[in-house]
Amino acid sequence: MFPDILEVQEKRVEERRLPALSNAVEGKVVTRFPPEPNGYPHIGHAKAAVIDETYARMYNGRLILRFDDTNPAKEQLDYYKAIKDGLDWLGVKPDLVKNSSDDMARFYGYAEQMISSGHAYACTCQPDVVKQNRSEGKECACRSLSPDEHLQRWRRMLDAQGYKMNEAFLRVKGDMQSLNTALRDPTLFRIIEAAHPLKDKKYRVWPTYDFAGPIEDSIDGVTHALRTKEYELRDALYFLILKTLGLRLPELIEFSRLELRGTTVSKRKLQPLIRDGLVEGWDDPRLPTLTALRRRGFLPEAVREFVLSLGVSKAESEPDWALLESVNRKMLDPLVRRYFFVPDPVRLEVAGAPEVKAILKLHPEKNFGERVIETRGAFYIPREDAEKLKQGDSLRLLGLYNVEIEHSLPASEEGLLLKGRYAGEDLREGLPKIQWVSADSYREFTVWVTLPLIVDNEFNKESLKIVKGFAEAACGDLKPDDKVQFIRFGFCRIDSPGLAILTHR
RNA sequence: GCUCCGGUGGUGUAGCCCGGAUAAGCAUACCGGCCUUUCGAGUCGGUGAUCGCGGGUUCGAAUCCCGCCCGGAGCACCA
Repeated sequence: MFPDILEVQEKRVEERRLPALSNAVEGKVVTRFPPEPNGYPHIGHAKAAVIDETYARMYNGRLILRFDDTNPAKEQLDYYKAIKDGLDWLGVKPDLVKNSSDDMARFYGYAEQMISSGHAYACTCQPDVVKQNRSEGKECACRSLSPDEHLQRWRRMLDAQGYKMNEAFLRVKGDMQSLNTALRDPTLFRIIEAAHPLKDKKYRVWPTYDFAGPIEDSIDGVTHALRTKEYELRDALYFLILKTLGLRLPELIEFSRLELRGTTVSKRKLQPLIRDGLVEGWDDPRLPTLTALRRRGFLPEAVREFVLSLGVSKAESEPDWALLESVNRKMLDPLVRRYFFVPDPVRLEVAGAPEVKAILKLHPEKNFGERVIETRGAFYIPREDAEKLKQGDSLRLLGLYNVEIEHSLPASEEGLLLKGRYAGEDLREGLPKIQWVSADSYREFTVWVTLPLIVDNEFNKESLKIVKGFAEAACGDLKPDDKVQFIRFGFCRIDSPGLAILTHR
């Protein structure tokens, strides 16, 4: 009884970890995650999606996944799928999936409504003139033409025989003198003739984010629209459009963008790395894409917990991977089996060693069973440890016995062999405890160790370290996607037979 | 340049809206003890922030007001 109550209370704390939403009604909250299908989802998307979902669940509301695909020049079919896959992996389950491009007819209807009521106008000025006028706060001649004239121009925009790209734009009548430059008659629609991945050539006039976003939020019943804070100046525009159209106003909430130290989520910076083959692809474990995080061995639950720990604050920050790693490590620790992996192996021969079957538990606390390794006095141990041992030193082979060093590694030569003598099984304080593989049974294994991708704003050529070594024979049975801890080395995910990726220490 | 938004220990975050409990909680990182399958986890303890700076209001300010400094964003036919 009593423990049950405690448990329930704990869970509640867990779920309510985000600050309360203003004007939120239990059961009525609707949030939305609106990615543009123009790239692979990364940890920044995860932050937004998880916050959106968490709020929806906190209030027993609904989450909408909306593809903001109103720029056919940028969207690609593959990315719709990549984003869905990323969310699946994260465990974000939208209650509704839709595309902005499905609502083109409504956008056109609202456009005409704004033109007719004199709140929008079709501008045929040259783009550089528009830019100039904006910076000087000047209105152009188009602005004062009659709504009828603008309706005609609008039709010529829609007509394939009419205006061409860049010849006309539908702009909102905002305030050309406003100190908030987002209000200086921004573009609502422009002509883009590229084929759309879902709609092909059906439309040639496409709404901008500024127009489509608020309308979609409003007509979809979104009560709380969250976005990153670079949109903050556009809040006024968002509400202006909805008020002009007489549509319901959602609450708008902004939070800071996620920037992880030592990497970048910028497509502009990532694309060249992939194009030039500096990284393996979008799932290269050095990248912050979701597919890369998965491949590196992060658990989706850890990613979720990590991004939630950052909260919805607008403060700029640059969290360290160590924060994510710590969460992941805690989750992985009770789940994964322990094995011995010897990086950069050096042979150790032990004189007078008995033949011993080492029985090693697969987990120090959990009942995961054990593996048995037959030993006959010949081992491999990590070079790094071997180099620290001097003649007369002792070490303990983990789970086996003690060894006294008789001949240490030659300092200058290759130093391939270390010789020692059996020194009993008793536990002695202060001995270095070292993992090993038997010289009679081991598998060659490679481990990829990732280091910061970006250093001083440039690609770090040393960002991937390839460590070769020997793993104990049992590791030959590991399957791709298995996660293990190589003792004294770190947590790893098996990528393919004989290849592991270090998730973190 | 103009406008807006930020600024709490190395890092992340809570507290700030509705000023008061020991002048700051938690996590991470770091250091040390315990634990002998670990340089992990767990556990115990420790170092570390005069809350960007300077004024003001107040009996009392991280919290309110003013000025300044620093950082970020916007000034797109991209979201």
